[in-house]
Amino acid sequence: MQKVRKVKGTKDLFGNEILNHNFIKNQFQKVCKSFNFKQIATPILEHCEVFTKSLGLSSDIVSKEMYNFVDQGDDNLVLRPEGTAAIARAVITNALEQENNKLFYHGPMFRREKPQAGRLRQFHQVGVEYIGSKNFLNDLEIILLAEKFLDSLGIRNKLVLQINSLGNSISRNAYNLALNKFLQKNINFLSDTSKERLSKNPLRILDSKEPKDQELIKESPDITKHLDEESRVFFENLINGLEKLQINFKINRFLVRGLDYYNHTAFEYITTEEKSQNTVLAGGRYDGLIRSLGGGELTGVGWAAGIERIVMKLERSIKCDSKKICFFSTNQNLDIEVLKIIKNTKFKNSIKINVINSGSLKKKFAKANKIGAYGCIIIGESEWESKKVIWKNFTTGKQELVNIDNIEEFFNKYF
RNA sequence: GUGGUUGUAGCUCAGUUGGUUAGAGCGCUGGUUUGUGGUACCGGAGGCCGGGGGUUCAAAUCCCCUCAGCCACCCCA
Repeated sequence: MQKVRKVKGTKDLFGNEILNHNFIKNQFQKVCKSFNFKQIATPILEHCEVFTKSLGLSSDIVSKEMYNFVDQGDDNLVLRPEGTAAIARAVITNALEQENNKLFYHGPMFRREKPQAGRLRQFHQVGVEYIGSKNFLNDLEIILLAEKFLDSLGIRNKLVLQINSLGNSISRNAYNLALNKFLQKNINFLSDTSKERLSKNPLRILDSKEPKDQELIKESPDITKHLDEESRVFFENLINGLEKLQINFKINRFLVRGLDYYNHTAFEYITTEEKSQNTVLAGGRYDGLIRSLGGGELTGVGWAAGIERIVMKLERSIKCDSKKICFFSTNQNLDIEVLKIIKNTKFKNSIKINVINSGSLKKKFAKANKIGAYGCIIIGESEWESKKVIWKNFTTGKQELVNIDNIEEFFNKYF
């Protein structure tokens, strides 16, 4: 019979991999809570418009990567491709708009792309959103949070922070015009793909990797020189703040985010090595987002990080400090007594109990050894008569007898 | 969506210019006499050679198609 297959670009998580995922999520939660961010979990299913109205129809995510379908009730639904727009929707839905809201989330996202290293169709993100008043200190705070988070994973030194400003909508439009004019004039020097992009989203030509484009881009107008007064001051404040906090960063005027809702701050933590999917954590400011979804005049700034991409950077040494103890008997008749002991004993968290119930005695020992047991409790027929069990330490190879009434006490003392 | 590359045992891989019954290491499993693991020795199971078609007396090997994985582009976390 033909075996069932897994969906392309999805992954079953188990073993070390899921431990890594949990480790990352735990560190993330700890840091977020220490910054007084509150957790939010939104549904994986959303109405299609949540994303079409916010990300922009020309964005790749909306135009070709969303998993959407019409359900039995004729609702046009999608598996969420990203977190920010969904959080913004939740803020509107639940009338969380009045206060300064500091939120964090984690969960799966879905994009129908061709899978490759660091890219899956179902991938997992952790992210934060600081929604409320417009203040560069908020931008600073979430970057500081990112710093602490990446540091807690021991990967901060493998990443560089790149930052840019897209300005407010006025200066963004002004820059778009200037860039458009420049590119139109030099259209013959552009690559074919960029020629197409020119009409849709010229900003994105800036981070094109085509050598042909890059030559031209070097000569292109500088976005940071087209910022109006408000945008310029905002960016300068942020940059000064980073310097005062001694956070290492690099201004990259070609850094643009692919989604429409971004303005002002844009930043990315990228890996130093020359790999393809090198963005580990990315974010920015999105002042028009909530309004575009029918909410109030609320500004926001946030970031998201890909768990799978963090895992690739992790030094992988999650040590398991709990000890495995195997329980078995010398004789089948005593197997139920093994379970009785376990029922009547309260074990510490640092102990992992593992019952072995098949094979010859020799096989039981071998099995315990194979799973890396620290030691074994053995119910032996003759010892059992005097209400005692055998404790064998596998690292020393030594054995001793323990009275069954004292097992709990024994473990408490031993571990 | 475009391109490159790889599919042989549970895992990592050999497999000659096409030629008997497709191999190794690791893992799994049984044994080396009584109630004791790690090391050693001797056995065993396990393969539609990714799938389909073609060439040939003969295909894991050559050709075509297809599927899957990995990688890169586009784009992104």
